[in-house]
Amino acid sequence: MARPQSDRAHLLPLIAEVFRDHGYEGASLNLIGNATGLGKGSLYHFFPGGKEEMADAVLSEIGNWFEHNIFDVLRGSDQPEAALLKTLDATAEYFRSGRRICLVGAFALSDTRDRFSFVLRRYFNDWRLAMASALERSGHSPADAKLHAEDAISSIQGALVLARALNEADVFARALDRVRTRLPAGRAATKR
Amino acid sequence: MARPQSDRAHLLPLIAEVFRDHGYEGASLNLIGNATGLGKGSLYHFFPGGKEEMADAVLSEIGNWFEHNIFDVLRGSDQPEAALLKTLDATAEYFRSGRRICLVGAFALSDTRDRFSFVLRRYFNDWRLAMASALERSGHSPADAKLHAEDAISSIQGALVLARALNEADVFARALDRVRTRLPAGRAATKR
DNA sequence: GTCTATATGGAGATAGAC
DNA sequence: GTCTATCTCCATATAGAC
Repeated sequence: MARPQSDRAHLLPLIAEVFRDHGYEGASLNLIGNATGLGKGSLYHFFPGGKEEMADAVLSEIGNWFEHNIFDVLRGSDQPEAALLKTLDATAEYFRSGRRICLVGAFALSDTRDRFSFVLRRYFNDWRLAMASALERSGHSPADAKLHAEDAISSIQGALVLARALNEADVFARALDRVRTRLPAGRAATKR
Repeated sequence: MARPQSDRAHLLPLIAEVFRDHGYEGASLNLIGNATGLGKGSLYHFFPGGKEEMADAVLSEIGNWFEHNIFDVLRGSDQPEAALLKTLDATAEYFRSGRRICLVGAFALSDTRDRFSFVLRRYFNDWRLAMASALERSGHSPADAKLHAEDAISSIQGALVLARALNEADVFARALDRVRTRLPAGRAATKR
C-alpha cells in the first residue's frame, strides 16, 4: 500500500497533539520530530513554510473535521433537535470527554492569536452560526437561537479550561449535561 | 516618597500584562524589560529565579486579588445574593468586560500547566468553593450549589475564550448576564 | 539598584549527501 | 524523502562595573 507522494495528511494528527500538549511556542521542531519520527529535513520537505505552515495545516484539518462532523450536520438536518444532541455527543468524543483541550481555544488565548486570528474567528463563528441554524429550525427566534448557541459554545470552552486546570474531566461531562438540558427549552419558550 | 528597598510589587501588574499578551513562553525578558523599563540585571535583582519566579509572583498576586475581592466577599457576607451580584460586577471589571483574558485560564491551556498546576488548581477550586458557599447560604443544597458555581465559572472562562477568538467583547457581557439570571433560580429550586 | 557585556543553550531554518 | 551537519538568531541567565 504505497503512500502517495508528499502526503502529509497522516502527520497532522501527530503534530496537532504536540501543539495541544505544548502550545505553539512550546512545540519545538525537536518535539515534533520525535512525535512524527521524522528529522527536520523531512519536516521541511512536507512543510516548506516551517512551523507556521504546520500550525496552519493542523488548524485547517481541525476546521474541516468540525465542518463535516458538526457544522454540516447541524445545518443540514431536518431533525434539528436530534442533530443537536448527536453533534454534542460527537463534540464530547472529540474532546475525549474533557481530557483533551480545544487547540483553537488555546491558540485564541496565546500569543499566536494574531497570527491565526482569521482562522480562529471563522471556526467559532461557523460553529455559532451552524448551531443557531439548528436552533432556529427547532423553534427559536433568530436572536434567541444565536444567544443559545453562544451559550453552548462558551460553556463547552469554559468547561475545557476548568477541567484542565482542576484536572477533573468530570467538569466537562457536567457542563455538557447542562448544555443538553438547556437546548430544548427554546421550543417551549417560543410556544409559551 | 522613597520606595522600600527590593519592592517589586509595582512591577507585577506590568509583567502580568506582558504574560497576558504573549503567554509564558512568548513573554521574553526583552519584552518584560521594555514593559517595566528595567534591564535584565535589574529584573534578576528583583526576581533571582528568573522568569519562573516572575510568573509565580504574578500568579500569586492575582490569587491574592481574587482572594480579597471575590472569595472573601462570597464567603463572608450575610447577604449572599448581594455578594454574588457584587462579585460578578467586580469580575467583569477585572476582565475589562471581556477585553482582558484570564491569565490563570490561559496558563491552564498552555504548556506551563504542569509547572504551575498547583496554583491553577487552587485558584479555580477556591473560586468554586467560595461561590458555592454563598449559593448554599442563599438556599441551594450543597450539591446544587457546587454545580451552579461550576457552571458560572466555566461560563465566564468560556466567554473569555470566545470573546477573544471572535474579537467580540460583547460575548462576555452576554455570558455574564446569563450567569446573573441563572443564579437566583437556585432558591426557588430548593423551595419547590 | 542599575546597567552593559557576555556566556551558553536551544530555537527555527537551510544545505547538501545519500 | 530522509538524514546529518551547520548556520543564524534570540532566548535565559550571569558577571561585574558603576
